[in-house]
Amino acid sequence: MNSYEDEFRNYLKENGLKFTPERQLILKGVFSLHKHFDIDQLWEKLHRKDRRLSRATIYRTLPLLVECNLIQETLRCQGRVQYEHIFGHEHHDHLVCLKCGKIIESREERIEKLQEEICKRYHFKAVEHRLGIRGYCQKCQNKMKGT
Amino acid sequence: MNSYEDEFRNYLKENGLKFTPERQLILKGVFSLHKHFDIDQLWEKLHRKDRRLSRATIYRTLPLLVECNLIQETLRCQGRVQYEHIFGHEHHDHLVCLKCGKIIESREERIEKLQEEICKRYHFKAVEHRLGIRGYCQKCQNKMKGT
DNA sequence: TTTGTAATTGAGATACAATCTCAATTATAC
DNA sequence: GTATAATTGAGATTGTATCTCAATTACAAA
Ligand SMILES: [Mn+2]
Ligand SMILES: [Mn+2]
Ligand SMILES: [Zn+2]
Ligand SMILES: [Zn+2]
Repeated sequence: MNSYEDEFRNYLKENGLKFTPERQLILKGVFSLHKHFDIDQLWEKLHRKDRRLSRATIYRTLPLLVECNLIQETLRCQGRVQYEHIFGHEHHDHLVCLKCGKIIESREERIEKLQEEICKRYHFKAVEHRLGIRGYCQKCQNKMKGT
Repeated sequence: MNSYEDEFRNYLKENGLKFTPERQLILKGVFSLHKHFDIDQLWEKLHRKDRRLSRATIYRTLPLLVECNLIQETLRCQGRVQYEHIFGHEHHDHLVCLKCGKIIESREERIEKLQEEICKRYHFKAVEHRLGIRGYCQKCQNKMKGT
């Protein structure tokens, strides 16, 4: 079992890319955040450690991390792409509260199976799939009743 | 069973909004397109009939059509939001080919049921859900083998 | 039908995430 | 160490989407 850093180093080497201090910083940042994040949140966190780190470098690095399956695009909230690290985590679906923004994660094996079935039916080779349910969490439902 | 125009007129009236010629044109345009479309494609089509029609009016009208469940945001392709009309159509999921852009539509009752089950489990009140599978269609798989 | 009024429109300005440019810097293989 | 191609930061640029505002218009009430 490789570490995420090994995975990234291997990916970079295989593609003739360099393991720079900036990329290392971003990699560590991504795996130290244990929730969904967008690029600006990540930049804000990392910029404190390295005042020179540019947003452009993050924009350039995250697609690399997606490419080698360390992180994943999850949702788009308020026009911003959200990411989460997935290395060492199971795939899961997301329930997003439209009021408070709360995200519930759920894994349902039977849905995964059915998706595979659908792909077979259409001779479709899936690379990625995303199930997002938008609505209202329990708390927000109660608040709305109270009004 | 109301027509989509009745639906829209009622929605507008209920909200103190006006049924303008522009909105009528956009409504008809949306229901004469029998595939997924983005705002620019719609504008290009409608602009021929009414040279004055502004993109801004389309940007302003589509959210109204979403609000009254006549159309739906489906996917985001190349940074553009894609819509489709849903009035009179069953809900379905989308398989998108990353190479040629082909979209396969699929309805799987069992997945729908499981989604409801998940929502119950978390006391979550769903408003909308979207399942998107990205990958390669059969044709594109064959092309890639040939290379 | 006429009138009053708030909603709507088009054109252009603006916002803003994401991408690109380019000269200076740097990781890595030899 | 050297050579070289990749990488970086800063700022410019792109392109979708939103906003502004004066002029227009739908529509309800008279
Ligand atoms: Mn998640
Ligand atoms: Mn569809
Ligand atoms: Zn909530
Ligand atoms: Zn294809």
